[in-house]
Amino acid sequence: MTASIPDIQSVQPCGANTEALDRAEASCRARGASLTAIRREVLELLYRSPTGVKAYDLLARIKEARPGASPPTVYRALDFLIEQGLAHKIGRMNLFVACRHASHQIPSLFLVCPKCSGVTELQEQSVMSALSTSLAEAGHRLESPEVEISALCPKCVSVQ
Amino acid sequence: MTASIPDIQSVQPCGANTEALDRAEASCRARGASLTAIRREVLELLYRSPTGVKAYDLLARIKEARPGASPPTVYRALDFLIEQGLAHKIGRMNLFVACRHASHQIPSLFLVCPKCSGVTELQEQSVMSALSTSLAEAGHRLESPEVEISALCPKCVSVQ
DNA sequence: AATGCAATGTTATAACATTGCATTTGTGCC
DNA sequence: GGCACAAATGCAATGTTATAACATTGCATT
Ligand SMILES: [Zn+2]
Ligand SMILES: [Zn+2]
Ligand SMILES: [Zn+2]
Ligand SMILES: [Zn+2]
Repeated sequence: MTASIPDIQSVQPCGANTEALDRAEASCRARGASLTAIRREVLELLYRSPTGVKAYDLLARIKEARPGASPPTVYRALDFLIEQGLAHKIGRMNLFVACRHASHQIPSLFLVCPKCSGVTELQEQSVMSALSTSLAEAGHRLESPEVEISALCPKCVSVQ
Repeated sequence: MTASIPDIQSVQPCGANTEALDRAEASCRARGASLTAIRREVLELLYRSPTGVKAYDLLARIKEARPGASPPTVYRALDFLIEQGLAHKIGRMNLFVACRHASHQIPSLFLVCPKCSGVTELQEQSVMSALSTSLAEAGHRLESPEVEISALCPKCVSVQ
């Protein structure tokens, strides 16, 4: 008998990120981890929320397909995705976003707009090298692939 | 009648930050705001916690002197202090720290150590100008005086 | 069949933060 | 002093975010 659990893909029209999901799945497998159905569904929801999404909103949407889902369901999936470098958490907003980059050899800047809460992920080699040099001089060492910054987005800059 | 509320100063020996508190009070007054007793006590606790403190730990300590204190008591004080530039919130850790700087014409870097959770506030003109230039090129504008970064502190770097 | 193990399910609770409204306190004015 | 007004505080309830603790499932190995 073929599975007929109504999957999240079928609820919404599109699926332009099937490719990205497949790539993510492959890269997990390459590291010996597995992008299970739940994790894949969470990642897909992240892909559909370019400006980030809150854990409990995620939970609400996951519940449409999996009524039994609970907070640990989504937090575990998010932890996994973050470990695998497929997602990031924006601390100050309790917001989760999919990573748009292939790898994090260069750390990313996350520009969080204080007006509209939009999140933009930016990779800037020059800034990052200046940063890690300064930190090194002060005896610190850059550790995470994420640097959060409050910055007005272009839209909000032009409005005001 | 003179006030004789047991104030927090008298509980602990020292008071080396009376100066800083007085300066803070003056700068509030200069802006037409007032550093009331509660706010001053919270700020003092922040001064005594160089690596940051959680809101509910703060609450517990405030309660020693003011048994009636409740979450809004400390969150309101923290909001005030942050507005006045006297404190910062470290989003990813839900940690509050006193600001060590006289003013925020230059935004600060907050180095949050992922090992020991210590927080160091650093002002680096060169990094910050590189940063705001790059952001401007991308159409964004640096907005807040706070940039959080995960970076191992010198102590944790040397240990491992 | 028994064991091991990763993932998931389930329930409860911890930890963090805000809202709404009543009361008190401070401040300028008469 | 007495009054009006705004700012600050007290207080209870609630909202939001995250984890702890324990049970179960499914599949691979012995
Ligand atoms: Zn990324
Ligand atoms: Zn914006
Ligand atoms: Zn500061
Ligand atoms: Zn450290």
